[in-house]
This record gives sequence, structure tokens and C-alpha cells, in this order.
Amino acid sequence: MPVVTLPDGSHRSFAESVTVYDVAADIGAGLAKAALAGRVNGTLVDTSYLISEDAELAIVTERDDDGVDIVRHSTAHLLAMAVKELFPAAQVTIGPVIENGFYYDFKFDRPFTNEDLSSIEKRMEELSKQDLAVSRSVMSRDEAVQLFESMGEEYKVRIIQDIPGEEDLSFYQQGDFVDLCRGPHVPSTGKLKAFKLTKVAGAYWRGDTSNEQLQRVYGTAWGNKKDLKAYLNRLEEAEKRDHRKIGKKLNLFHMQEEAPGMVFWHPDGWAIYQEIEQYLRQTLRRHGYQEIKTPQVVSRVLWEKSGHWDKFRDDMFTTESEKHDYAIKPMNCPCHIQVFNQGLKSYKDLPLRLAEFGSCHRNEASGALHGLMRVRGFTQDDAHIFCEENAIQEEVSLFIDLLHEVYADFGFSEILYKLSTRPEKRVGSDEVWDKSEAALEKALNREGVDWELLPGEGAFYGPKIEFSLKDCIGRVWQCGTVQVDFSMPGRLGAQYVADNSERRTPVMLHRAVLGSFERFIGILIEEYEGAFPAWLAPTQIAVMNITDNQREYSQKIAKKWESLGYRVNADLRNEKIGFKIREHTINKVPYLIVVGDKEVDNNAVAVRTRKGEDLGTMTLEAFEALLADDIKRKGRTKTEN
RNA sequence: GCUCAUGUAGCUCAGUCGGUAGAGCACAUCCUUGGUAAGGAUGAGGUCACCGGUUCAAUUCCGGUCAUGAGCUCCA
Repeated sequence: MPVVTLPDGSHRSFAESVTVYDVAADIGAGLAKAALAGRVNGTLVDTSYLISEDAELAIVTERDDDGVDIVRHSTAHLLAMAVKELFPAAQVTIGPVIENGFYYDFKFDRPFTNEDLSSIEKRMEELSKQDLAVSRSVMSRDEAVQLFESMGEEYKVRIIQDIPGEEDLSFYQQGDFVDLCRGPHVPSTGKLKAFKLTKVAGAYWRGDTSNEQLQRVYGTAWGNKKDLKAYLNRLEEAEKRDHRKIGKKLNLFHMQEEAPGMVFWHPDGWAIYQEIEQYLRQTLRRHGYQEIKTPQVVSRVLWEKSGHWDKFRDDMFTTESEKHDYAIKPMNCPCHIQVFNQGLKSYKDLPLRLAEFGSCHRNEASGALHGLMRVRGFTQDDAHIFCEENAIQEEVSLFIDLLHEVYADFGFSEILYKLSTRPEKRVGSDEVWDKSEAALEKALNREGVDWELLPGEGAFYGPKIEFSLKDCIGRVWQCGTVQVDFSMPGRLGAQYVADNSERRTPVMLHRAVLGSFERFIGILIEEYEGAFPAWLAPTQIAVMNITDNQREYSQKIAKKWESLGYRVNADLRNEKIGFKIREHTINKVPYLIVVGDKEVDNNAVAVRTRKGEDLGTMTLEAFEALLADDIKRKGRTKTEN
């Protein structure tokens, strides 16, 4: 006589054991049809799950995040079934749910082609239409191993053998296709009606490069066709924002095969870069940093002392001169310690904050390169803070304040915080780790932000906080970081004289706000879709004359604005005004100034924005005030044009 | 680094079942002086990524290299 309690608190009692489906049907035919699974006392189960005791039950449908995940998981099985039908020689391995979809890895003697993909998708659609029932069964391990061995599914056998414990294993069957799976799954393949296979790729068995490579098929799946369409739309939107495309279109930078992973900045891209660098330089000075510049090519001797030659060797570009090995610096910290080491420091000199727009090179794997986001040559907004151990928390707090200020100026309001703590392999005593982890934690809590703990993810030399930005279409980018380092100052002989005149090794904090200029500008391009706020826009004002009559006046005002420090393009070409407006609008120039006879007569300008807004005719002073205000706001409001 | 795909004019792309290529935009010249997202005409522009092989002949077929893209891996 089970009594089922529903999420709204209502109770239903049944004369005998009932399935989740029965309960859904008892509530309503519509719900029964929509039911994908159930949540019994918090655990997800199939709709066929038998409830024989009192329980709390929620019916899971496509409107439930869990429901969508079940759909994705079941769609992965549908994919595997279709592949096995079309390519019986393929072996199934694993098929998990991922963000927005799923994948399934197959062992197959050749890669799947795009044609294969379409035929697999077509077969999946047919199987969905057949609305095959999905049934669950349980087997002992021995039976399971035997079954998969007889089917020739070596990978499934290996998976079973690696599952710990002795409990029975569950299986799901639809038509002739059986797969080992914890479940739950949708009740029948007809529930799977909004999916699309997206790409094929190689992947390694168990994610290990030394293992054999498998063929991975990616797909996306949703509870209904509308959501699928919305998702595909979102992908298209993201593609439109691709910084590589926009960078080319707006002539910001280029890359070429003679310098893989390195950026050629064009005048307009460099204008943005410089604007950011100058802004940051001023901000750092205001926050008590001193800027320095250190060498790019440094002897192997230093890298051996710092430990990089050992741990980082393959990632460094090296060169040789007069029988000495040199490496192009992959990071700035060892050089910064050299600056610290010049002249004996007192505790009164601490905290010492040394900043550098440090140009670094890392020989990243060729397959890892990606536009501006992952390059081999980049510039960090790097700084190292040398301080006493008891100052860590204060310094981290000050840094977070700085970071908040900068991110707000770029218009980012959503920041994700992650604290990584001691890994197994590490240097430094537990006592020091305790202290510094606590310092970082306290600093985060003092800011009153939500943060995530990543145990064991810290660097070997100390714990760290990572700061990630969420852009306007929800993608997350890791940018800022602050890392405590107990190791390197000691290795490289950094010392200061404490108040009891004892020599001590300072603690060093590595920190960056933007991460790298290249990547950050890539993020900005995508965030703004190329329409940079006025303070960053490579061209802030386009002055367009209507006929040659206004040539002189146009040149005069352009010159005036240039002398005020604005970036102006005087477009005096013999083209129609509509043509010029179109071109500068496409180039995302924030302010378009139209000058005709009327404006010349009244010593005025007609102002239009790149969004197509007509701000009307105004005096030069009125426009200058408007522009100055916009520039001063930086990225803090997203509503300006 | 691994797997697969791709590489044709400045850009976006078409094309050649093996006989050295074409469009739109951009560019140049000329006409047009036009009030808020494309005025018109003419013209120039390519060792078809690079290196080798097969062939009478290779941009096309084959092999290799490099780069790019997606994914994997990596990411102090």
C-alpha cells in the first residue's frame, strides 16, 4: 500500500506496488506521455521502476534539466545502436553526456566520414520513429563478461572488469541492441526527437595518449525541437563573434604560417592593445606597483636554478650563442627575482610590487594553437609581489580589489572564482600551506563572493586563485590569477632583512589580471562582437563630408579632435554619403559625423551612431562633451552604442 | 604531439571526371558632387600552400612537408 508524495506535497496512495509510469498516468495522460524518468527519494530511476513502499516522487520530463540529460544519454545509446547496425565491425566503448549534448567513442578500423555521419543520423531518426521500448535488466558480472565476450565487445569487457564491487550490473536493451549502463533511460526511442550529430574526432581510450585512438562522434540533443533549434542558433551566433573572423574583417591583426602562434598586430588592433596597456599602466601605478622590463633571452644557467629547464624544457624556445644555451623566457618570475635581488632589501621595502608587460614565448603543441586565445608568443600583464608571510591575505585582498576595478572597466560583471589547494607533489611544509590556503580563503570571503574549491589543483609551489569571466553569450574564460609561491624566491636566493635583523626569504605572489593581452583582446572582440566601446575603438570618430564644399571644414574639425587625443578618420572621398555611412557602420566606428552645407553654416555637426541612431545636429562642444563622457565611462555601461 | 578535414585573386567562395582558372566584394582609372547602410563604366590582379612522384601534360591523381580548423592531449 505505497503512499507516494509528489513535489507539491500532495499524497496519492495505491493498493499495490506501482511503477513511476503508473503514477504519472494516474495524475494525467499528458504527464504519462511526457514522463521520461522519475526521481524517487532523490534518486533518478526509469519510468518502469517499481515503487512498493512509501516514497517521494517527482516525474521527470523534458522541462527538467535531469530530463534533458537523460534524453542526451539515451540519444548516445541510439547513436551506438545505429552505428552497430550500419557498421557491425565497430565496437562500442563509452557514451557520456556532456554540456549541450553527448558523444560516443567507437573502436573502428577507419575514421567515420561526414557521409557516415549523415547516414548514422538518418538511421537514428528511423529508430526513433519505430519507438522501440527501452528495457532494463540486471546481470551478474560473470554473465555480463560472457555476454560481451560473445558479442566481441572487448572494450565493454574491460569496462566491466574495472567497475569495483561485486554488485550486479544493469543493462538496457532497445530492439537487438544491448548496452551496459547505469541508466536511467527514456522509456522508448520515440522520446528522442530533437538531436543532431555535430562532428567526428579522434579520442584516446581512457583519455590517455599512449592508448589506441578511438573514433568519437559528437552530437547534441534536447527535449524538443525548439530547444535544439535555439541551440543551433546560439552556435551560429557564437561563430559570428569569432575573433579570428572579426579580426580579419576589421583589420586588427593577422597570423601567418612563417610564425605559427605569433601575432602580427595591424594599426587598428595595436591601437586597442595600446589603449589597454596605457590604461593598465596607470591603474597599476595607482595601486602601488612599479613597472620594470627584463630580458627576453636568458641563459640556461638561470632556468636551471629556477627549475624551468627541468620541468618546462620542451615548452621553451632555446637558442645558442658562443657555446652557451639560452632560452626565450616562458615567464617573467625568475627575472623579477633578479631585480629584487639587486641591493639588500629590508622588511620596510615590502611589499614590493614589480610589474612587467612581459613578452613571453612558449612552444605550445601545434594542435593547441587557436587564434589569439592560445598562442606561442604573448604578453602577460604580469607582476610579482614580494611580501612577508603575514601579508599574504592583505595583498591578495588588494589584488582582488584591483581586479574588480579593471574587469568592471571592461564591462564584465560576472566573475567566477576558484581556489586551488595543495597537490600531492608539492614543496613547503604543511604548516605554511595551511597558512596560505587560509589566507586565500579569507581574502575571498572578505570580498563576499561565491567561490569554488578545487582540492589538489594548486601548483606544486603554492595554492592559487583563478578568476574567470563570463562573456555575453555565457562562455567562460580564465583570465586572472593570483598564486602564492614559497619555492622560487628561495631557489633564486631572494632575501630581505627582517625587523630582528635576521635574513629571511620573502613570499612571492604571482598575479595577472588580464592573463595575456592577446587572449584578453580576443575575448573582448568576441564579447563586443567587434563594436568596441568608444574608449577602445581604433577609430572613434569618422568625419564625412557630403560634397567637396565641406572639405575644409571637415578637415579642420578632424584635426581639432585629433589634437584633443581622439582617433579620427576624415573620410573626404568622392563617394555618396550613404556609401560612407554604410562602410563606417560596418567597421563599427562609434560616432559618425556628417558634414553638409547646413553644418558648415552653423558651425555644427550631425551625429549618428554605428547603431543607426540619429543624435541630431549639435555644436562641436556638445559633441565633444558627449564623446568625453562616453570615453570616461569605459565599458561600465553596455547601453551606449 | 595525435586523428580527421581544409589550403584557388587582398577578402568570401565557385571550378577543373588531368590540357595552367572564374564570380561577388575590395583595388585602380574615368564619369558622377550625390543629406544618413552599396551611383555608373572600364581595367588590373592568381607558379591554384610548398616539395617530390606518376604522366606527352598536374592546380586537378599519389606521397611528403607546412599551416589552418574541429576534437583529443597538454596548459607553472
